[in-house]
Amino acid sequence: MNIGTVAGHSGLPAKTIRYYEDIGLVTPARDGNGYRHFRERDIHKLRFLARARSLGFTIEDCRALLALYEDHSRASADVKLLAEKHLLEIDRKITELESMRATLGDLVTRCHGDDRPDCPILEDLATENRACHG
Amino acid sequence: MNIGTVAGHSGLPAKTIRYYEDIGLVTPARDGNGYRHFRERDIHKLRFLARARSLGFTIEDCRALLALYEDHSRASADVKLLAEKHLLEIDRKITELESMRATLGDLVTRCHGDDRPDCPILEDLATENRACHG
DNA sequence: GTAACCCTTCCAGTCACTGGAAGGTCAACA
DNA sequence: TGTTGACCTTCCAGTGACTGGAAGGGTTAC
Repeated sequence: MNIGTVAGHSGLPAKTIRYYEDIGLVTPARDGNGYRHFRERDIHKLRFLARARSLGFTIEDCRALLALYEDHSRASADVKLLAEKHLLEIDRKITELESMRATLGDLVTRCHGDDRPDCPILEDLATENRACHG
Repeated sequence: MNIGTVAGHSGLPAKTIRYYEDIGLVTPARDGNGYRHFRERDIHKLRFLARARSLGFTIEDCRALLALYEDHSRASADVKLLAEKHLLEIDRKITELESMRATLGDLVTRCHGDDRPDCPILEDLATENRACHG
């Protein structure tokens, strides 16, 4: 299979697949004309990567997960540890975003949004003393 | 005030302040020795930027917000529109992260995490047919 | 033959910094 | 006066995970 077809089957752009080869995540064979030749095993790997990336794992996590996947004597504890770390990171991000959401949502509600200049959003941003707001 | 002192007062690293000067967000004066000289107005701007960045606004949004802040004939509607767009973006990110959290949380719960190799996390990542899982 | 589309490599850009090298300046102290 | 150490300067390169585009070669269908 050529890269375009594989892109269709894996859900990854061709550019991304080339990039993954560059950084050693996949190593497709080559045809006589220099075109990449993807076997079932490569496509399987790429789908694995697409799925792991869609769950937010970093590329280096993906590399580790692939290695664990291919190591049939792995301990599931190692996989779980990696996933739990990532889960904590996701939770941290959610917490951070929800805090932003709360503050900004409040400010947006309080801004009347008309043609007059006074605006609680700008007032908040310009507030010198942070202590008087949560 | 020198950059180090301003860093302390604004909560921004000196490196970041230099970067903000580079991209034209602040334009501190210079002392005879070439050191940056920050006035009250610069420090105020930097705090404004620090606050806006902490609410997740992009640098370009910050630039626009600063311009609106300094334009005393602004319409609060313009500020509100910008903030609402950003709020939508925050909501999109939260939704995405919560979907990851749900899937990964479930997988982690189902993984026994011992020294045996079988692992629902890897099984999910390796699943060919995405349709049979939510 | 030729047009349209595929493939290749390589370089540069994204975003918002961050690290580090190489060198100049300043304040305190012996 | 010398020197130490903490500050400041500029400039260049790297981060993560791609993405866009140029320049050129290959393949397929009419």
